[in-house]
Amino acid sequence: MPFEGPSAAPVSAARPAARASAVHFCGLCDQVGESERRALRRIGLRQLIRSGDPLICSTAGDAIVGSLTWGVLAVVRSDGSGAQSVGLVFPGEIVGDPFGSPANAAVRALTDAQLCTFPRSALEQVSRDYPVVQRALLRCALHSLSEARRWLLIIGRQSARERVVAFLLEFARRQRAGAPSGDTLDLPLKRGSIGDLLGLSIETISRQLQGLARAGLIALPSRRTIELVDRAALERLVGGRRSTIERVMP
Amino acid sequence: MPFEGPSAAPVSAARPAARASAVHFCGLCDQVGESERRALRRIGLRQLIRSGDPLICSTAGDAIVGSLTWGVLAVVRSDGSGAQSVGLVFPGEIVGDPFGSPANAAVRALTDAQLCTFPRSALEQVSRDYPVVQRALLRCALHSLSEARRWLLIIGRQSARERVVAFLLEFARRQRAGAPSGDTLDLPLKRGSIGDLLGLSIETISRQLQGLARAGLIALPSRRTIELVDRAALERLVGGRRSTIERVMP
DNA sequence: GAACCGCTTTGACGCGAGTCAAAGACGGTT
DNA sequence: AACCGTCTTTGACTCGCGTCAAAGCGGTTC
Repeated sequence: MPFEGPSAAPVSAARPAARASAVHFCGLCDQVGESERRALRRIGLRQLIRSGDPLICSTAGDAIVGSLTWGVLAVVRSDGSGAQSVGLVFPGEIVGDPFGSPANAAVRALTDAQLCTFPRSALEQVSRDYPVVQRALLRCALHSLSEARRWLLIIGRQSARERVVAFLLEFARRQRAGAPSGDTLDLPLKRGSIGDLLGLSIETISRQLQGLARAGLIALPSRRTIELVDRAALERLVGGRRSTIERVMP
Repeated sequence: MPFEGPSAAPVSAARPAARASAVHFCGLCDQVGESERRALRRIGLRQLIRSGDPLICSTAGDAIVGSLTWGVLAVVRSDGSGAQSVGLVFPGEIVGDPFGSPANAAVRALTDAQLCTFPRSALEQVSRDYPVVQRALLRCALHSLSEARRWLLIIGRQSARERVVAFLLEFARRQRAGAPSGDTLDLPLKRGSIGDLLGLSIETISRQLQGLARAGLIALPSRRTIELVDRAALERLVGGRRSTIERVMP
């Protein structure tokens, strides 16, 4: 379902904040030079998708790669018994498979979102002409890999409480990315989606959040906003288990 | 602790099998042309490490990237309270960070292993001269990302039984990679390491394996060998939840 | 305003997996 | 052989989280 147009009012308003978070070291257009950017712009297509919509990851048999400009996406991997999110995508990051191999890309928008999409084959050509682009792609992939492994650690061994706290801190870290101290999170996820991401049930998420609120560590002013009241205490909760910031491949 | 030499007898014996599995689409030397291979060979260094040893991921301040020739490695991510494996590395795959950024690479050899290591800076130069090399690196990263997400799905929602079965099938799939039907696994992992990988306790791993054996789905002829007796039944156990083979980025 | 709908919260209950502890198995050494 | 240390197996118990069920919000529609 196509969006009304690039200049739709409500989304335009959110743009400045997203631009700020494009500082992220992992944007495609942000880590290449001017000439590469021009080449990318020639083949790129700005695309807007509505919250909840799936991202169409191939057009006319050609897979696409998208660089998220603003908004938040979820990468979901579905199996017979439902779907589970395996990661989030924040502005400056990338979705899609540059190789277009068996790519059942399942990406869902959690908020209204905008991304620059590139046809796989055209991008491949550009990255052949401009090695810097391929380099940027590699950086992105490694970044995503690192994030995926972060989640593995969190989901693998932690208790429900620790997972929820880790999620909150992680979300704050990734969402802010430029803004100084975002202690007020505007969660685009509903409880069920958080559960998907953390491998927990809806009820457990709710209970944990309420518990944290009762303990005075967070505040829940509305359904979709969470304030990190006592960040130090939150970090201490997962702190014993702080993982070494590591970026390995594979 | 350095290895005796490249021609040590016990490890040489294992080489042919590993060569076979180098069919893997993700080896560095196996998906580039002859001239690139020569360039890589000039800067590469063959390295042998003993089972249990950590891989030194930087030499003289320069991080390294390694392409595994044979053996099995584990990528471990350690935090305050111990360490957890976040992935395995099979022949044809790659370890280390080509960008050498805050790379606390923690890699441990599960078996005696051999890899070609490349100094980060030299590899970077080569990949600048030969785009194909960078392309291969990108492929590797995406492959690893896909594997990491596989684990996320398995660890996120599955029961202990399902995780163990998934691990066995996964291991068979990745280890064999060329060999026709490896229904007899020679596990280089002890129970504890499997637990690390799956986010389960030693005892649970043991109980599940015994349970599967009692059900006649597998056989445990020795401590480190597992026979997949009824593969169909095993696949049915995780089959309801077969994930779509997907390769997304990020 | 009242009536609906989806989401969230809260409670009660049962099961699965972690933990502690002890007893086997296996491999290596002398 | 008999010893030892390491790894594995088995048992008993506890507790966290999933599940089922019902009630409480918001938000939207008429």
